[in-house]
Amino acid sequence: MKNKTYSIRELAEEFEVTHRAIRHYEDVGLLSPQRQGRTRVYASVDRTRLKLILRGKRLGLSLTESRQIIDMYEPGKNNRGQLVRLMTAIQQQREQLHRQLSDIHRLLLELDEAESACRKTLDGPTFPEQKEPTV
Amino acid sequence: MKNKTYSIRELAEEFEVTHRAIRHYEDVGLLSPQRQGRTRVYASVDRTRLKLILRGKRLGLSLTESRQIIDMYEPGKNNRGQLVRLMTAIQQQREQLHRQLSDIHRLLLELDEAESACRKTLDGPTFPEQKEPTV
DNA sequence: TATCAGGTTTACGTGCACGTAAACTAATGA
DNA sequence: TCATTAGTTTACGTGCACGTAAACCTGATA
Repeated sequence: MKNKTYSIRELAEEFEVTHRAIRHYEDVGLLSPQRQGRTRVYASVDRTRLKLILRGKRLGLSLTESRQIIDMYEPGKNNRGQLVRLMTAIQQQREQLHRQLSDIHRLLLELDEAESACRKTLDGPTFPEQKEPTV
Repeated sequence: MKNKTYSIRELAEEFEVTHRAIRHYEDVGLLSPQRQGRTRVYASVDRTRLKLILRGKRLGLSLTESRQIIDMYEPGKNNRGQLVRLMTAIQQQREQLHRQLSDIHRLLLELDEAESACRKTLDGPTFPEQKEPTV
């Protein structure tokens, strides 16, 4: 059943964010849950959007940038001009992600080097106090 | 010659940041260029650090986080305890980067879908007005 | 000699993403 | 009935990463 709903507390706990943050995302128009009286009721679509927002944050995106990406997933009744701009935006986003990919790969390589430098120092330049067999 | 030096203006232009930003990185202790009188003179080591800072920014790191990573590259006279903690930090950083990697791969896939949805709409549900050969 | 261009310090201002009270409401159970 | 447990609104506060004056210095050039 995709009809499950969530309280703000549930989402906050599941994704380890504060209720304040979730309400803030609503303030800036990134979420718009249903209401039962005044109480917010989040559907699975809201949960998905929240997940996308948080993934954006992990990638260093601002909320505005995240919104742009999320909006990409819901073309719908856009006209031709909008769709063309959307595809441009998609391409730009792709390029930025590729830059991030190469940044990450470089950083991972550097971490390897940093770690082996550490090991070298830890094993000591003292003298090669050989390999007690690990058994 | 690695002995080339740079003015703040040169670095700012090369990396497309403001002089204000560069001075800010100095304020928080991420850069410490030499001086000729009061004028800052950046050596290639400073330029490298700046490059690392900006890469960190592209990956969504705070300046504090970037500093931690940059410090990883200069063990030097650390004692055993520090080195062990450093290796832990390296490992954590690695794990975070791997999370980013999978986030990015997922996002790229979704962009593919979003784009083909666009194309589908643009080519129109009208009728397949076929392929004028691209020549 | 005057006036730039390029650099400097000092310090207050700003946008973003929330944090943190404070005071209120509505349903629930002892 | 009264307190407890979620949830709510309103609104000011905060940390970060700079932006933006304003006022100053200094060497080179017209």
